[in-house]
Amino acid sequence: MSELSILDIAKLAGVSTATVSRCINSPHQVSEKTRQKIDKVIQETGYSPNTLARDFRRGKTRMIIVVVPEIGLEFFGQIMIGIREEAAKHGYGILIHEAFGEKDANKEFNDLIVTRNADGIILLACLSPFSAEVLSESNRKTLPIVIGCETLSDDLAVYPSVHIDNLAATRDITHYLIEQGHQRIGFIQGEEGSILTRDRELGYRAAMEDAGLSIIEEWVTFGELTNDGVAKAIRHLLSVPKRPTAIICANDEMAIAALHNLRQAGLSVPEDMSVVGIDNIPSSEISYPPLTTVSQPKKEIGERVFKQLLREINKDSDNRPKKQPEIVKHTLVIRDTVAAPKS
Amino acid sequence: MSELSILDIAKLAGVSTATVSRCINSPHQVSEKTRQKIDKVIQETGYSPNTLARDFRRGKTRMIIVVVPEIGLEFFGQIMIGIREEAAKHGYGILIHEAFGEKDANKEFNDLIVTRNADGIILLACLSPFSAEVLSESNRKTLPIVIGCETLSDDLAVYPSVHIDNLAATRDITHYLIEQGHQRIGFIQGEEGSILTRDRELGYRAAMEDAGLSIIEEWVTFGELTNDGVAKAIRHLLSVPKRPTAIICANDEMAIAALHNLRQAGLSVPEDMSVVGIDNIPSSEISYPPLTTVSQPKKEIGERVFKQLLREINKDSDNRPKKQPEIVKHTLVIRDTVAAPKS
DNA sequence: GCAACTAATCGAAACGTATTGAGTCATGGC
DNA sequence: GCCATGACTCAATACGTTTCGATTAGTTGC
Repeated sequence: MSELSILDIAKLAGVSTATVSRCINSPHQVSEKTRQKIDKVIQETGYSPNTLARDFRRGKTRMIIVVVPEIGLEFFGQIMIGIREEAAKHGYGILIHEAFGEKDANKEFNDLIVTRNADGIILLACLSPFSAEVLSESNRKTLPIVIGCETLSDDLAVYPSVHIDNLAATRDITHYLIEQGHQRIGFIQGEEGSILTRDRELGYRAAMEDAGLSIIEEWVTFGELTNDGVAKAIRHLLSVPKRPTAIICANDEMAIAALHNLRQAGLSVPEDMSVVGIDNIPSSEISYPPLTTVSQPKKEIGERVFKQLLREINKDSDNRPKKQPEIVKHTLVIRDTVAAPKS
Repeated sequence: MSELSILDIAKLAGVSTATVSRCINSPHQVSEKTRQKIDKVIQETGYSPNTLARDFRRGKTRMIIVVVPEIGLEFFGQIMIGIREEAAKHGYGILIHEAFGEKDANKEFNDLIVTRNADGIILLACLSPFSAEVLSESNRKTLPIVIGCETLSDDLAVYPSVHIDNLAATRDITHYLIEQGHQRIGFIQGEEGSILTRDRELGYRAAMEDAGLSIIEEWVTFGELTNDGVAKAIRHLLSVPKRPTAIICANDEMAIAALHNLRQAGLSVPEDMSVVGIDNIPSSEISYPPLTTVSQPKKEIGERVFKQLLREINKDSDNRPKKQPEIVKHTLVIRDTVAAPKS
């Protein structure tokens, strides 16, 4: 039952392969009569073109790949909404690749395979070794790439990107805490090493400095996206001599885990401790208490990032000027996890 | 700067394309000397084989596609862990496809493209029109398919699958509630139409019947995976004449949303209302209160489902006997959302 | 030193499609 | 009746690999 080819169809219909091909791809170029004949054969045989061969011949796949750190994170699910909508509008298919940190054994293998099968790549996880590979790889090739949500280090800022102003976002929410009367504010970092993480820390420090508050270095600590990681961070923050009265988490997932761990420690939020996150994922709305956070326009980011990619794909590849990152607006969303500190 | 081909490398190294090809794919077959020569050229030119051409020639991609209903759902993130690990072990790459309900506009387009570029497919979302298409399509083609987490209707049960015994799982947790003294138990369904949903409802009904308890039909209602959907369901359940004292949610996401909505309504869990979920996603551990639920061995499911797929891929395609679904063990995990009903 | 083998390499063919330049046919204008 | 036109169609080719059968070089055994 071997797969049948366009040649089989051509023979059955008594025409050449060229005609069959045109009948499929630009039907208006073939006469009514032969088109019916061919369509009938296709119908009967259940033929469908071999995508591998077609893509090979065409040199493009009409597929894009979006690289996320990990499936199962709400935040990226929200970004996908925008990407998906926009991609559908332009007839592009989406495939998602989980980068998943260091743990990806045969990275080199994956890299090449994945890379080439797509017309373009959206990177939502620049830190992973996979992404690093993609980025360096693409210096030689000409594979359209756009970065979403994150910033790259300056030397790699050749790629278009769209994200919020992470520094300002964190500055704003830190400022909000200060406004509420907090002076000792802790900070739980996200993944070590990314610019995003650096910017968010910078925003925190900037706001503190603006307010003339000094930071005890033990207040800033690293978390992880697991409950255990956050638990450790919370334990640490609760143990330092001048314990903070508020904690900023670099993202909502960690903030929600923080809420849990503070409860475990017998503290009430916001009475005994204020907590804020960043991102405004759906869960932050239904956490206990509902989380005060800063919102990223996630769907909009998705849309814009795809539009950028499309621009890259359609551009003649000669001159690719260094792009300014596209900055979208963040907004503070105030819910129930912040109160004035007990005096 | 056109991409260079294997022929260019061959010329530069002064050998034939065949030798270059072997040098890349089975280096041990080529002599030390020429291998070094070729490697050097490859190094210098930065050549890497055109995947499109390679896959086309080989007729396989060493890629599998896993279809999930939607990115951003923790449950599937957990399943992926197992799949990923097992796939890496066998040198397979993974691409993820979001099926995403009815909203996928140009479905037909996606179908064919996606389908053919993979050596096999893992379906974790049988309900979507995409999946339906894949399934029917594959009757003609020979594309290995394995189903995870869900069951198919009997007539489609030609495909191997691995999942828990959903009926038993729900029966068990319902039984647990009854043991705690509940007699009026509500049930919030998952997505309408899947066998999984049917089985879970059946389990609920079976346990009630076993205990000699009758069900008021208003106790069973449909939810959605959004907070709004659950809010509506909760509102409904709170308004029925003989209000339930416990609520079973068809999955943890809905259960966690239920916790929030009950709080909103001024009810305490578990004092005023008991709540349970199914799946045991990570968030259920840190919800407030921590959720009583039944655990699926998610990583194990992922591993097994990939192993099954591999078996299908390597099988000679003639005789594909109807497979018994592979059933994995569920376990009750008791946390803090269940208490005896107030009398 | 010759036959017999093995290891390494080569040239050529194949995979299934899209496309191009050339050709066929019918039509209509003169 | 002939030529030009345009609409269709065809045969052949290219895409970049991998692989097969054949050839050559190198080694061993006698």
